[in-house]
Amino acid sequence: MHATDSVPNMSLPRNSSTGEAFQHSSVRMNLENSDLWKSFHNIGTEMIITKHGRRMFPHCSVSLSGLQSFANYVIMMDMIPVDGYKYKWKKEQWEVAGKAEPQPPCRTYVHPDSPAPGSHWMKQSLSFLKLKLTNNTLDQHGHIILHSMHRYYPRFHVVQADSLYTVRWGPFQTFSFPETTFTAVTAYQNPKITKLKIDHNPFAKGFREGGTHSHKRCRTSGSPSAKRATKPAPESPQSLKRMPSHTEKPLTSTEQPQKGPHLSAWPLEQDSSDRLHAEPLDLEYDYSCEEQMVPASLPYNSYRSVEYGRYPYPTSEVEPSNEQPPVHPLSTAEYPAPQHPYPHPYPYSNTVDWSQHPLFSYSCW
DNA sequence: TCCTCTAACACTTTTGAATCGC
DNA sequence: AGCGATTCAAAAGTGTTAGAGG
Repeated sequence: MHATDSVPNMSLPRNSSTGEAFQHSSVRMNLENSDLWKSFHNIGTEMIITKHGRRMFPHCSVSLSGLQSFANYVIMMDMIPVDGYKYKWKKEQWEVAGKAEPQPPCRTYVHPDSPAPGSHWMKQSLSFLKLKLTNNTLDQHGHIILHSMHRYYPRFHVVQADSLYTVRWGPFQTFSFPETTFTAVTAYQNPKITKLKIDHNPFAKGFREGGTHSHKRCRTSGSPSAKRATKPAPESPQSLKRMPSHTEKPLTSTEQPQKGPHLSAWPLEQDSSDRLHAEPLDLEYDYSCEEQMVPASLPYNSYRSVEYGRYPYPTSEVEPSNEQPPVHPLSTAEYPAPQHPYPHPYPYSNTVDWSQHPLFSYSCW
């Protein structure tokens, strides 16, 4: 499995009264299963969110290097909206459906091993397998709350702190990976995503081999769902529409959306991590049809992350219009967001910075 | 009518306690 | 008694899909 390096910003760290910030400039984070992420990213990753919480697939797994062996660190992860839009799946592609809903309560997932010394974090990769996503804004289980049909990317924080209580004052560094951008959904929209998940996710083995068991499933007449099942599922138009199929007509370049932001395919050409990791993906499927939908390569700039508080997003200025690209949640007046022809799924680089400023003044634990 | 969300389903994998053998 | 390997049931997690609701 190849890893995607998240290279720290080479700009000098801010002055630190302790001087510690300078010692962290060599910290690096790698995305462990980046090939798998890219496979999904090529199609347009979708993550199921449910009321009771659903794990991510692919899940986030990263490795760290450059930490101080004996210093304690807390590793955290949160989800950041990619843009100020809500989306809908229409005619086999994503389209803008309007402005984003007001942000749900922002939560941060703390890696269960935290706090732990740098040697521990560097010994093996960190898995965020157990993190769950929910659309329940009243969730009491600590799951990360997202809006369905909105787009997010995970962000990782490495904070030097001896306990969870001192995290807010510890120097921190933030990383993100462009290929981990996803659309939160309550039911899969793109059948290609479904197929890819079934082929890679062991829990979905029951749905493998070209068709689902639900086709063969014989619901008992006494079961609640059997009472609901008044129509034969396999032949229904909806089931045909949703069913992954090898014979599905591939999208052509003429089927590309012609207006506004579209997300049917997120090209690797836009991915800065490819510059670090450029070998071709060993994919089981041919997604060349999606690559035809790729817009021109876009610049990929680095930005400094600023964590002083909840970023002003979404704002009233963010309109679902091509004329006003979304503002990067981490952007500042000093480092404004880039101007892109599309609301780019990842209009910034893996953002890193060390700061002496309090972290996550808005987070809930 | 369209779109989104929910709950129940069948199935697989994971987890952890109990048991066994050395 | 202690340790590691094995077994097995329960729990957890998966995508599917009909129906509800806006």
